[in-house]
Amino acid sequence: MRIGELARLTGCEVETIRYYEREGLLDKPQRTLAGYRAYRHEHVAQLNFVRHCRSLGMTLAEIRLLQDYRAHPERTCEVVNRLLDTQIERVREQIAALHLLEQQLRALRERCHEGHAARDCGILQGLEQAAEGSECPCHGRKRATGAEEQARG
Amino acid sequence: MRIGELARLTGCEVETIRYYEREGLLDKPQRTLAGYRAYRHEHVAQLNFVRHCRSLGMTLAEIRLLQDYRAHPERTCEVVNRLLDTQIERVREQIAALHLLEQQLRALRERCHEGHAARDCGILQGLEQAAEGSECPCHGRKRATGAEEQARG
DNA sequence: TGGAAACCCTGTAGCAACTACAGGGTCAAG
DNA sequence: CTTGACCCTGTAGTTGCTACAGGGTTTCCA
Repeated sequence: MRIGELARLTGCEVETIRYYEREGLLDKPQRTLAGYRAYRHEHVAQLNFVRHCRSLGMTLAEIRLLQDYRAHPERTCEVVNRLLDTQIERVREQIAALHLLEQQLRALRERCHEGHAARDCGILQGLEQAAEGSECPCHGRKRATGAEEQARG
Repeated sequence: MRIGELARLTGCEVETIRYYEREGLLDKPQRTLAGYRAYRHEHVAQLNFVRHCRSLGMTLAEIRLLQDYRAHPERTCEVVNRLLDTQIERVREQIAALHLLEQQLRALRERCHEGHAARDCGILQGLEQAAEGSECPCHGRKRATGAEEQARG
């Protein structure tokens, strides 16, 4: 099958498939005489593996590592377990940071309800006070929440 | 004050300050004879404002927009309110996606407890089954959860 | 048979929000 | 007078894609 069909089968964009190949996440397929990539069934499974891992929030480097373990089944899977633990911890931290963030945003939103002049807007005032006062620890020194790291990629 | 002190006062890296200036988020300061940036108290407040907004997950474009409203207090703050609403909605969606993700990761982690050979690792098996089976909707077609979008920038 | 649409190729540049140099100049202390 | 800490500009890297530009190929329909 050609790249377009692989894309349709996996729900992955053509450009992304070529990107994964460049990054060594997808084996290089054979080529037709015209230079087209010719994929086989294994490629579908391999690409699905990558997409599944990505949907679990893993980085491409981590996925490469997992593929390494698929290729060497005699090694212990210690590292795989660590990877999952790290991943779960990461997600937990993100959730906690986002909960905090939501509270802050809601508190800020509470300060303005109807459309009026920006000079009287409680939200803008709130943002300015937070910036000027030193009693706002949310963005100072070494980041406290880490909220800014994931709150938008 | 010079850029290093501003960095210390705001907990923001020197390179980031210069980056914000280039991006138009921080007013260009005067220069000393040697060409060094000379900041004043207003710059501290301005930079804190930016950092605070960033810690609330806003993009640089959104912060520029807010600064625009600070500069034009006669406008209505309708847009500011919309921005906050969007932001809150964004955070809520991210939290939901991450909860789902955590469940999936925990289920996967359950499949392997002690270090043994990778060939017998329930986690790797789980990942492969998910990739091969068509009954796994988490990464197929048009993305269902959107988890991959924020689960690591 | 011809021509248009749909597909494929490589290579490069863009996105966001920084971060990290390289290769210089300046300044204060000892 | 030299060492080290600081500052400058400019450019390239990061992550995981996405979007061209500027070509070639294949397929379908008339």
